[in-house]
Amino acid sequence: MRVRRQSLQPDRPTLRRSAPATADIAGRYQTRSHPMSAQQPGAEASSDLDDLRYRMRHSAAHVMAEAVIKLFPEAQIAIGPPTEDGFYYDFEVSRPFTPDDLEQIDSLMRETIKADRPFSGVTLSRDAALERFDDQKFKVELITDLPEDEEITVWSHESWEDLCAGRHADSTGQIGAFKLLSVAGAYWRGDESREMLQRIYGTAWENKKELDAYLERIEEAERRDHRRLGRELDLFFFDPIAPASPFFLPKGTVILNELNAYVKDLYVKYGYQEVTTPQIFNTDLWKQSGHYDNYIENMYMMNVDEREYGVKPMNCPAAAMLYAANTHSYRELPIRYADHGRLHRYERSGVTHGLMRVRTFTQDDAHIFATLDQIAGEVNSFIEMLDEAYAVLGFGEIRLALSLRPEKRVGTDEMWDRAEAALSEVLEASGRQYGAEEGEGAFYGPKIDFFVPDALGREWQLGTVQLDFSLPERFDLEYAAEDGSLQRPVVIHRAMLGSVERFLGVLIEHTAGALPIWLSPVQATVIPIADRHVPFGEGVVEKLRSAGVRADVDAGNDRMNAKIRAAQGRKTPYMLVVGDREQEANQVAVRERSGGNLGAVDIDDFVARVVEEIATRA
RNA sequence: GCCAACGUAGCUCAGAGGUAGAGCAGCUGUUUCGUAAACAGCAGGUCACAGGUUCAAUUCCUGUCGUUGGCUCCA
Repeated sequence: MRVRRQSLQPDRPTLRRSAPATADIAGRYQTRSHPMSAQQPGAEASSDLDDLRYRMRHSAAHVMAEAVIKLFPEAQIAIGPPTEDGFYYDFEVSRPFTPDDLEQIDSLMRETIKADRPFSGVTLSRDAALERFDDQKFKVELITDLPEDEEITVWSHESWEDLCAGRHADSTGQIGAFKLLSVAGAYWRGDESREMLQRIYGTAWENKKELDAYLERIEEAERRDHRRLGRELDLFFFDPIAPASPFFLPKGTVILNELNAYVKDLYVKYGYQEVTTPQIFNTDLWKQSGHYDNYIENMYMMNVDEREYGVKPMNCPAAAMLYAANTHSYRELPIRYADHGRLHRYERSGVTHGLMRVRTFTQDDAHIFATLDQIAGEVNSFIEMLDEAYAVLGFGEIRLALSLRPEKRVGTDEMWDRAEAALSEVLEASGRQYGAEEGEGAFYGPKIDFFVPDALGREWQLGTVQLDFSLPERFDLEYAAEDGSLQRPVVIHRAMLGSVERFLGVLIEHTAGALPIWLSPVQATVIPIADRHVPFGEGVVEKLRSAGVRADVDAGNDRMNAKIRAAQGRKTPYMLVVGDREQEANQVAVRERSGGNLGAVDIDDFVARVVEEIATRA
């Protein structure tokens, strides 16, 4: 499956996409370990199979390019690597591909595969290669950019040859079952300022059974799409009147509130103080923070009484102001200010996506003001808290990335050395896997991001912890050190859920909407068998509500079977059937969302059981 | 922002140059039922918005807005 990585900085959601398995022109197979990606079962992911899939997908890309050139002789071909679940190839063509084109390309490919042409590779000199591809400008550019000593190879399957460092199938017949999936625009070399190419995505598997299984996984993922479930479960919706801004219905709001309440419980345990800050600030603040210069395009600005204001896109400057409102001693540090303020960012059209990337959202955001020596302890404590919460929420597939200093940055090298060392020491000590990514840090400091995949395997950044040297400078933050000197604290931005909206989106896709009971908008629904049982059912609801359980009664005149079906559709954890027998014995017949029938239980026993489950966030 | 597709009832969709249809949901009535869909009826739409072509546009064209899939971006 295609994998995207989306990062959410404490002040902003970010998305980076990279093909998980890509081959550059030299054919180097670059992959990253994705222990979490929702892929095929691990059992069949033997390295031999991976190798076969890599080679046949890479070969399928070549075969596809050949077909495209047959249909579009003038096409300029770019690159066509295998991906984690298939392949793509980029072309520059006179007009975009249509579904009809794809069908023709598909049948030409099948002919080539049937012909079972063997693959072979040859090494060429630079000049020979340039001559061979002199009518293909992208290939010429690739060859020209190759290092002098790079070996240049051409791979062919008789009827077609392509600049490529290879690893191909033995012959085209080895390409198993494939399917062309979609056409999409993509920039040449991923550069917004270069040509917009037409990319055809395909998937390929060793046999039809695997292909069908893959397509079935995609369909299943679509059934778990949080946008669809959000509608079906009456959690939230979107309206063009407020683009990319969710309206949360009562049920969705219950979930958000429960998530926030949980985070705030953890704040007590981990020593945070919650603060509340304004929504709109005079632009002087954004000029001081640097956001005015760098991010005004993404801010909502307004003029009132001839003064300019900006709606906050992040909480950091307000946190800095809170800190600066008093003098501080080293004895007070670290200070941890949590701020779940509402943020607004004008995201460019085309980048928004359901709850995952929106224009208004909240973060479980906090800023820690600390000494350099306290960094490791604070980061450690944060990761501990995150682990605790993600375990409760059932997120097992987390990828950690340590993002190191970018070229454009603030702060001295010595500070970066210390900060990066602090983060990697924490990670090493934790013994967990992580990838170090050069140049991916924020301009103000290095960070650790926590990625979790959605139903389609697209990764989204949820948690993050970032060190910041810039903010304390810009706001002239200080503390009195032990020796009486004034020192600069470091700021640690951290968000555990990240954007609460995005977190909910990922959570819905992980659970297919069947949220744990403590997060369920309705925790138990009473199903009277006949009208005469409704009053008794209402009494049951009253008892549950008195105990703090969100319960309702389905008093409609549907049959019991239909009510159960409806409640299953709403993913209600418990269905309590009440009829003559239950009323007689003051019991409820308990049915679980999973289908289990627990039989008749005394009402008080059931209440106690549910209250316990909710309290322990089981 | 870029490439492309799409926008018809609350939801999922069908439809055609002559002012619209289904299923589900909703409402009403009948039924009062034992663990995943009782039956019948009713109601519900300026066919996203704005221009244009045409005797006639929801249908064709253009633009705008929105959404979807990618690309790029993401303090």
